[in-house]
Amino acid sequence: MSSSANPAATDRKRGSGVRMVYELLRDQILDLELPPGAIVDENQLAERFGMSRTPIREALVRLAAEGLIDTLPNRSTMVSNIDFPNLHTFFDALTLMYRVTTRLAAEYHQPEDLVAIRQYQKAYELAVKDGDEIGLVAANREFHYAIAEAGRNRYYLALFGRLLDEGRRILRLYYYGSGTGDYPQIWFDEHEAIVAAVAARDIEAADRIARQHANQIVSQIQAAITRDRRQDIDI
Amino acid sequence: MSSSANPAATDRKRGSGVRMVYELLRDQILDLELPPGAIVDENQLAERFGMSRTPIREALVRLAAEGLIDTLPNRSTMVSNIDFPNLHTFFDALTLMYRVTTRLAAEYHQPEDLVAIRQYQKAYELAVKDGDEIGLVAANREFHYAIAEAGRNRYYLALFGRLLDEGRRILRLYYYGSGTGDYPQIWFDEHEAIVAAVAARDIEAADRIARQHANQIVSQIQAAITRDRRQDIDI
DNA sequence: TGTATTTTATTTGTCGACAAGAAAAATGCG
DNA sequence: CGCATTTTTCTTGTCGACAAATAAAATACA
Repeated sequence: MSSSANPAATDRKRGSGVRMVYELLRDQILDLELPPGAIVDENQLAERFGMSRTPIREALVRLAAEGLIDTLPNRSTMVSNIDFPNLHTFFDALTLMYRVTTRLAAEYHQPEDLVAIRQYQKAYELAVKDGDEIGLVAANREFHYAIAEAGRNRYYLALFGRLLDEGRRILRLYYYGSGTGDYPQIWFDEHEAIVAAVAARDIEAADRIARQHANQIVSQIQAAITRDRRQDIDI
Repeated sequence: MSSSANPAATDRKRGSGVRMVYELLRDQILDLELPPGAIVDENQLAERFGMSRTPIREALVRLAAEGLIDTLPNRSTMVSNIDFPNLHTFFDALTLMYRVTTRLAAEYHQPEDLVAIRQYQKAYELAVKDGDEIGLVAANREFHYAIAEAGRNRYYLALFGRLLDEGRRILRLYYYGSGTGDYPQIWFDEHEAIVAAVAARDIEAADRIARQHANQIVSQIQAAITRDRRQDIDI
């Protein structure tokens, strides 16, 4: 029965419905539970969450504004595709934001920022030890986002957040189960170097390490992509 | 009568209501017709446009996603304030995007891009001659946005668009009627140099001129701000 | 008169229903 | 059997109404 698969139909606070739907759909999209091209049906969601279509629609508008879904006028709305032909533009922007936010963090960070940053670095370390790839990606994201927050530039923060989200999709598509090797450990060491440079307020060192770290990540992803593509062709 | 002040209540196409409201509100906010802090009333808008609150609400969600309005839960929604204490973060991001997009334009532009860019530069020239400050700002925006489009990086384009919008508000707040001098002409000349560098695919020259142009604009705005602030203090 | 408390009023958030638009299915025709 | 046309079906976009939440007003009380 659908009633057993309908745990969210209980009474909820007044304004929380939209955020609930928004966050769940967002996570499902970024984790590729809803893959690119998947149809997002309003009625279905409304029934699933036990609410009217109005709050569903509002959540969808927010997702569309962030580019996570595309809505065809008068027709279905679907999860947006990953723009493979222009993936290099993603790498370009990601690298620049890594560098800029780390620079600014070295310049403007406050003591409490370092606490948060080290906390996420600790979470990353634990994920590496446990071989928890999902937690690893999440902690990596939070680590860099915390650094960007320490840089205190909301414009960079907004773009960087979008880039990290998109990166989460790409990573989930190409990275898992493709022989990660010991790169997580390399990334951990680079993270340590970043924290040290930020804490020492050494802007140039922060920039240099951030750039190196970005190159490391990008080339990792690119290697995974070519590996995957070659498998496609060989068949 | 309100009926005479209700010209939009005619029959319109099905999906166009939201975009209409969105674009009008957006323009009104960026032109400071709706100043920061102004209350945006759903019922009022619904009556004014002769439509239900539902499409109004959808437009407001989009505007909120772009940071142009802030919605207090269960309470009014208002035009977002300009973050003066952190204006330097705006200048920082604007300068970086000027540089990056111009660099990429020099690298990746196609012939048709140059046509569009020169067209907006022509519009800018006409606005300077006519002393049309509003058209001048608009043409300046379109000019740089066209350059960014030629750079073909949608992530930079999105951030740059937001920055140019915010800049439009700031310019309108401080710039007009404060003794513009002959800076429009200086900017025109710099634009010419940018076009030349882009057309010649000289990346380093494009970067250098874009940076210089950004510094020019930023210092102009800062000068206008301090001028304005001093007047405030003198009273 | 000043303050705490109740009442009213206004605005938002949500709902169910209906109409418009477009794809899919069914029908007609060569 | 293949193609054009009509009908059906399904999804979206919009509407008017109602309930929850909050601010403002009115009232009670010291």
